[in-house]
Amino acid sequence: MTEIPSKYNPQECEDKWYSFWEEHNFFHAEVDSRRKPYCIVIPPPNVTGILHMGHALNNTIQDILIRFRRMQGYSTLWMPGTDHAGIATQNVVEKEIAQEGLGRQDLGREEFLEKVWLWKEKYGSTIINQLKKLGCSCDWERTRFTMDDGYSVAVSEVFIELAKKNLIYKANYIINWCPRCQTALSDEESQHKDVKGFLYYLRYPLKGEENKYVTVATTRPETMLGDTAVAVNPKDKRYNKLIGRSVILPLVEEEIPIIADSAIDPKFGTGIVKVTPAHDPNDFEIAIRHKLPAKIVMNDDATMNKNAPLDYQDMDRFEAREAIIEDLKERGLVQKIVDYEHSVGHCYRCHTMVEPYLSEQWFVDMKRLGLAAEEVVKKNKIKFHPPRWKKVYLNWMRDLRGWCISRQIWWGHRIPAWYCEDCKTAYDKMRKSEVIASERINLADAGIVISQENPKFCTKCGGSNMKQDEDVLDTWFSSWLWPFATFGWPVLGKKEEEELNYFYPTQVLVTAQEIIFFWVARMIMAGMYFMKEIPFSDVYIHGTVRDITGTKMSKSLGNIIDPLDIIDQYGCDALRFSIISLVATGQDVFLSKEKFGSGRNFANKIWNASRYILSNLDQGRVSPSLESFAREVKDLKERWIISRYYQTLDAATRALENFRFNDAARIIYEFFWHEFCDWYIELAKSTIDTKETQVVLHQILEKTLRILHPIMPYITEDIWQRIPHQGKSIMATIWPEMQKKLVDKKADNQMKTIIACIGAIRNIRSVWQIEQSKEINVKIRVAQKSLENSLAPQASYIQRLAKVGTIEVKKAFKRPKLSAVAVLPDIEIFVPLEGIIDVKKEATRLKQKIKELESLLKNTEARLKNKQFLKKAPVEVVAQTKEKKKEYKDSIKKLKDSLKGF
RNA sequence: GGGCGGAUAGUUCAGCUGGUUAGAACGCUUGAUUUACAUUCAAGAGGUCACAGGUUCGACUCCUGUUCCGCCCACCA
Repeated sequence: MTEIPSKYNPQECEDKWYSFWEEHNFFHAEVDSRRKPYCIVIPPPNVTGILHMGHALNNTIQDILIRFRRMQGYSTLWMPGTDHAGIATQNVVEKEIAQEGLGRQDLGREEFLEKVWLWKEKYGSTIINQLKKLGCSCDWERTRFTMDDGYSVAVSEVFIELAKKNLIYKANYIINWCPRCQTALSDEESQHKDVKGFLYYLRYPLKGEENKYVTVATTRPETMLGDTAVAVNPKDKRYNKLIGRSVILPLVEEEIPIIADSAIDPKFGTGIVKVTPAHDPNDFEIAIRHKLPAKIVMNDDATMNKNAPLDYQDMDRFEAREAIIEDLKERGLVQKIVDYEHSVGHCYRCHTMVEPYLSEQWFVDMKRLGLAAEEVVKKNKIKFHPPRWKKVYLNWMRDLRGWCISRQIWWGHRIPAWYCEDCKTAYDKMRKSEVIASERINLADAGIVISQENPKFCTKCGGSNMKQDEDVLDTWFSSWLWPFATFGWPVLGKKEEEELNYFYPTQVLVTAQEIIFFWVARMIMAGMYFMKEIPFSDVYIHGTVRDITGTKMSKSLGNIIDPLDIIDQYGCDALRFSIISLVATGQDVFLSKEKFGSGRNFANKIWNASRYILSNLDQGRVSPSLESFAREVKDLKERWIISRYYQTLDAATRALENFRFNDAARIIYEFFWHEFCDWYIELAKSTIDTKETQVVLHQILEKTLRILHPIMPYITEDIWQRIPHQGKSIMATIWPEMQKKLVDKKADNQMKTIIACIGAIRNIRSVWQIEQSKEINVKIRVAQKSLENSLAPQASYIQRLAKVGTIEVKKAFKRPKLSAVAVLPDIEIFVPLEGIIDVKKEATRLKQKIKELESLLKNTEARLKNKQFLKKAPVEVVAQTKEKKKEYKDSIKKLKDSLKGF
């Protein structure tokens, strides 16, 4: 046996075992009709991703589930991959070329995309390699990317299919526009934040009357340049007579009507609203109802455009706001400005304030797609863990609006729509001259053809001037297909079809709450529509990783803890164990570096216990199976640890099955450290050479390593490989099976008593400050002969662990003089301490104990006197209470007897 | 405006369907150690379970309300 170092060194074994697993292909899953499938699809990290604690938590959970189920015998597939992350990736590459003073327009679409692909080739697998560092047992040979050739086919097929069914449509509508990214965003990508601003009260001169005005209130005065009406509530008596008249829009000096619309809240502001159809979703709706024109007054970059008066053209929207207010003030048209805090959308990628902007975009009809997705969750075909997310999900489903899927960027799936330039130009011209009547665009009239390939000819005019839509699709429009597109759908060979049938629906989706709407809900929609089946049966939502002050970890705040740093310093298993211990179901996780110490200490404990066992193990004497051997085990400590092991196995298995990861971690930790190490190994030292102890030490260690393996894969493999074992790797062993017959309640109780005795003696030692090295003698008086019979043979346990010299266990003997006393149910422990013990002090100590017990006794007695309690409480609770009462009484009596002896 | 989560030891948190004297980790105090492990071992101190009501024989646990923190959703300008 080579010397094993006394400290566990993660660096030495992590890479080694990871390569070993990969070489042996242990992560690979195949269709196996004899076994049940278990499949998880990874939430694909962005190709631009760098491993952060959120990933660490998310993927540790998945790996635990996967390793656990794999050992349970399922054909287990963890499908990995990355997401092309349209805006994020484009931003990264744009930043890179900006260093050479270039913009993407300088390069042109094709050249720019080449750069992005190059970037992806170079850095795109960073995150994958980092997941490997985490120990993730994904089936890497299946790794997919949302812009793979095959995957892209799925995306455009889906677009075409949905468009055919009118579930995708083109519309001229108010969308969230990011002036920095210069693209439309979906509602989910616009994040509301409270912003301190002002409410401006502006006067619009009434037409035909000198010095008469209507006053409107607005938070965004710059949009007034695009006003095409002023509106009041028809029921608002103050303004009834204004309806039908008009005002002169200041600065623009155009006449606009005063209209009545019931959407106006008379209580807000002045009760009069300026209507800006092109820059406000509410106003747009009003415009449709009243057939008002829409006037866009801003460019893509949120500077004022040529529709604005010359003075403001090319000014930024905020600059324009200042200038307009100044100009209105000069004309005496600002009544007042008051402080006002309101919620404004911001781009989720760059945090720029989003501009509501009228533009032509593609939309998915979520309302119709949502019906089936709502149903399956309502009926619990898909279960959320914890269940409260079900409500959140259903709530969101209830008021779905169109999902804007076109993005004005280059990196992504090009929209499979082709425009006849002639028809489209004519159509646009016609629409522009119209007032707004509806938002949807008739594709045929506009000369738009939806098709995978260039259709070459316009179906309307027959012209050949066809051009593909410049836009790409929202990234989530590809990720929502992840659970089935990763299997090759829709182009399925025989093998792919078999695999998809076998592994779909998948079992669990593990993700964070932020992504429920973006991704989870949409995957359910896509699954129900295209596969006619739920994509997964369980959704486990874990908390958000925050720093110790509760702030979300983010690079810009500089409060991140880098998982790779933690792996370096503490080891991967320590990271995994610690983070999983902190994850109470669905609760946010507050992290600080110090918290990883517990995992490191545990790993080291495992290491040293194993080291001790290994150095004492006579490998020729171990038995290959605990089950057969265990029936003949005689000694209490062995019967006890075997019993405890199976109870631990049972509890840990159930915890993992119910997604209670922190419980699983705690249960195994508790068992290994505080039962196996603190008690069993300590006791086993006295019989280390017996076959019984040899087998049990080896077997319990081996079996505990197995149930710990999903949480701490490396150290368990490393040790397992060193002890006698069967098979190639611990990850390929089977999950131990529960042996109810080996749960030995009698042994549990006996050990409990012994542990209590040892605790009491140690306590006396401590109270009287008796050095560890000094042996003491102990007399134990028990209440029944049977207790004497069961306890006496185990006296050596007490001698050993409480450092006791002579020990006497008897039903009857004379109380020794000048003893420290401890009283347990049916047991009195006397430690004669002549010369050490201070009688007065011991008396005080005992009196204190008596007082505590008396107060407990009083409570139990009161309860037992209560007739309602006796009548209504379950019998066993009453019996228990009676038992308690007897116990307290007995203990008090014994303590009082002892006091008399002083 | 709507919804959700949290408030338990000095700190960070467990405590699942109500039932013995409310647990852990870290920190603290005291002590130990040639004999697997100081990333250790033993003992100990430390809690009006946010507050106020209610239901119940019995409430940290269930209900109602209040306060404080945090989060999500929302087109009232």
